Amino acid sequence: MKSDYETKQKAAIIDFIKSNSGHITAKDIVRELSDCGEKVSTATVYRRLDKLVSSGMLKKYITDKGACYQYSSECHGDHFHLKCTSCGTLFHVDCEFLMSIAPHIMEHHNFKVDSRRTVMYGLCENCNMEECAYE
Amino acid sequence: MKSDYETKQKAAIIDFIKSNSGHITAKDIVRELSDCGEKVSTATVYRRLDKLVSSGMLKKYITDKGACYQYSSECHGDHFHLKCTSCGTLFHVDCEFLMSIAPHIMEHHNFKVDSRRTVMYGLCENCNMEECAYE
DNA sequence: TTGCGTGCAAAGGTTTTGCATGGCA
DNA sequence: TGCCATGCAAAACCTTTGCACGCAA
Repeated sequence: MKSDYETKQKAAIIDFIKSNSGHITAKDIVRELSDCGEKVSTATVYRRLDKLVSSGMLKKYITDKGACYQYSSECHGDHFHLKCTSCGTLFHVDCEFLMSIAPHIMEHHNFKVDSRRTVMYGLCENCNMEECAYE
Repeated sequence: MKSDYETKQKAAIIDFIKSNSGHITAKDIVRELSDCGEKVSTATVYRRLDKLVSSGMLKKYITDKGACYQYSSECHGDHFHLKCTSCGTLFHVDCEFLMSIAPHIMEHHNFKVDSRRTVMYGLCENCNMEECAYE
């Protein structure tokens, strides 16, 4: 077992992730920490995220543009992601009804849904309204 | 409505995808068509794939390294798609319960799901059993 | 002192974009 | 002829990697 030194970069990254409930990208972390005066290099962020995912502290989600991470304690089971194909915003939906999807599919269709990879695409409220306005 | 010209590049791309049932990347298409003497530029491939996904003829799915595409002649009408991340099989699911997902999301989360672009990822029955066998 | 962690920069890969040209209708 | 499609190259992005140095234990 390799040792795991306590460095201020590591602490800063973990603190930031814990204090943010949503999905966080590597870029977010670098930018936000930079704004706070805690400069951490991109490489370090990626390397740290990798370790945190391996250790189980973080969950990694894949979207069409890059990876998102989330602190594990906030994941009360499965939740779904909605991504707007117009503005690119990723929504994190925690909803009882939607939580029942995976069990249903497992039971009725013999398929084990992996919520970390599943993203539903469509139009968010704002973009949908804008599109309707043009039609 | 914009017109959609019939070009040989378009035909070549569609033909190639139709003849391949599995995982196809943009790179695959460029390389294979190039080998067949049908040179098509990378930009053209990406632009065409985008249109085919929008029209519903193709399913786009995400892997850790880039996007893959799959032809789906059965993509007309509303039904959900399940993609096995292990064997690559695409399942078409026609199910009343799952059909109620989009309306639910629209009503409760103000998001208009585009079923043509949405694919759920996970493990199919066979691959799931195999994984369990190793654990 | 040991050896993991970090920063920097460069590399690697995928996807997008601008612009001039080609080709369908 | 009008307009979309294409090709080329550059750009934009995200992520990884090599290497020297910093720093925790």
